[in-house]
Amino acid sequence: MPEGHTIHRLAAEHQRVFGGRVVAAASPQGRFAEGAGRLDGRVMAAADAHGKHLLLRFDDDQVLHVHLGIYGTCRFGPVPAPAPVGAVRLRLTGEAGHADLRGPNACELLGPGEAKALHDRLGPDPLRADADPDRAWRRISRTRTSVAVLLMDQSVVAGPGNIYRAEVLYRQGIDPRLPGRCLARAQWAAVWDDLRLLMAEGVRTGRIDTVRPEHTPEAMGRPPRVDDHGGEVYVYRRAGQGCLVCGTQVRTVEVAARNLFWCPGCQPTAVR
DNA sequence: AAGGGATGCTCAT
DNA sequence: TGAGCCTCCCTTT
Repeated sequence: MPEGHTIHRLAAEHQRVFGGRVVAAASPQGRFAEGAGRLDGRVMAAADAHGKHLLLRFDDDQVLHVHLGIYGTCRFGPVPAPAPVGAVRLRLTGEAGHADLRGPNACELLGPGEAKALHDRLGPDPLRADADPDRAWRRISRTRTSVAVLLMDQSVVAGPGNIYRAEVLYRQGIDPRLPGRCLARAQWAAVWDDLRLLMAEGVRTGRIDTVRPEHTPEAMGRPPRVDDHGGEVYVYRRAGQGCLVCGTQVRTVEVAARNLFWCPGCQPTAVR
């Protein structure tokens, strides 16, 4: 589930439900018992997201840092909250609702200095107003590492995951295997702007839709199609199928333990 | 009912 | 490079 847009939605929901309110904290599963004990009864001051990291600041300036990883989930429900089901690492309960966190990669308390260090090690997040895309460009423009790997490196850009990576490179016509230093500055600017656009829409809708109106099956005179991850995309998980635009077979290859998808027809290798 | 894959990342080797 | 995390959802049986 979680690419950056999901975490920004979660931050907004935490703010809406718990912002400025006293919360009860408990760790029914037990693995965060000590941290929950320290949070219990405090006021949640502010919820924030940077990339895929959720940061909840409490009134004693402790910051709860949550990273869902590939398994983690966070679900909200009403109060009074029912008895927790399964391995709930952390349950927060306030007067307006409760939230259950399961299977997170990280759930820990950070001091203010540690929270700053976390922000500092993350690259610019297209969903954050304070993001500086030039910081990413400095890394990208100097390395032989492929843009496919760079876009998944959270210290380069924070927030995009495997779907946004594949889709933004498709939309910009860039071969994912292109070395960062072979990317033109204007191409990076276009990728950044498109990530901002796509991810902001993802925050609004809660899904990842990347297909332009002129390429929808309806516009192309083809039968309607539903991707199995709840959004409309060009290449993600469409290996072996024909490209929606040019018909070329979508290719896939495993890169750094992740499946990469692209269309060789629409994303030709640039000759530079 | 059982099994596999996943939108992520860290750590050990 | 591979294991581990240890949930959810989809597919297969």
